[in-house]
Amino acid sequence: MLWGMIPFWHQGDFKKHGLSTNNCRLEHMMNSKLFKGPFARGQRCVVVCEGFYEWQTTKSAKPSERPAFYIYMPQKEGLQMHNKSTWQFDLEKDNEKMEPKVKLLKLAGLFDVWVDEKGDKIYSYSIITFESSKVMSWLHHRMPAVLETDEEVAQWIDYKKYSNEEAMKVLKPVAKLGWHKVSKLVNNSRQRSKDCNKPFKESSKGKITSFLAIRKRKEEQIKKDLPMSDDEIDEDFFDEYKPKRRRFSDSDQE
DNA sequence: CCAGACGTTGTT
DNA sequence: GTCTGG
DNA sequence: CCAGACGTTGTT
DNA sequence: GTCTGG
Repeated sequence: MLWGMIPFWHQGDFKKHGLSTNNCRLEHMMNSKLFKGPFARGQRCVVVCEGFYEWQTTKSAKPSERPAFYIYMPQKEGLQMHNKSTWQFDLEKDNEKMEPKVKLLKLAGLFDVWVDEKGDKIYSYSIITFESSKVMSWLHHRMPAVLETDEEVAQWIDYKKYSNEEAMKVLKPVAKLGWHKVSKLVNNSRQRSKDCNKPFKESSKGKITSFLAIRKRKEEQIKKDLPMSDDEIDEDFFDEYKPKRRRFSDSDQE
């Protein structure tokens, strides 16, 4: 499904729709021309994800200088969201269920189905947001609706069993979240590096300053599939990983 | 009635 | 400065 | 939100 | 599709 709900009545290329419908303000949902229909029809969905990024809005900082954070569900001691090798199955306890130890975020959303000229269905969704509780207000004034229990998930997604009114009751601020600061690597939305969610520390203490030394270390760690430690992450290093400039339109290619 | 919007993030 | 793509 | 584009002449 | 502004 695409992030950014495309209403079924949308005219023209769905790709031109943009991300303006990526979120649905809960305060507006019931009287919104865009969202009231999908909600009334029970088009509720759950967006399962490892985490999301948010920039801290500080009045002094320029937009590009705003600190970026990775946000996720609180995890057990020792489990690192940025290091999948710590997500292993607990074979003794969960052998039958085969559930990973990692807790994923489950965000409440609304979806719609758009049909193109060929009759192909395009599914897309919006994530519901509301004013931040103190869990997130230190970082940002809006936060997504997080579903915490299986019961809440069922109540949101099972539109046959639960009324719209009952579903609304699960939309409340999450009790607790996990988070850590990340580098500016994530500022470019075209970036696809797995390093986007690695912890970042600004302390220059023990920082490796030579780019070649950092790259060598990095290559070794990739080979061994080891995580980067905080002190080894350097913003200058990440500059090298920035994506290439895009081409213009196809007609400009020789 | 018809035309045009339908939304959010953010900012001051 | 302002708009688009992600 | 942030990053990056923002354009025309002409040619094959 | 449905609502608002003119």
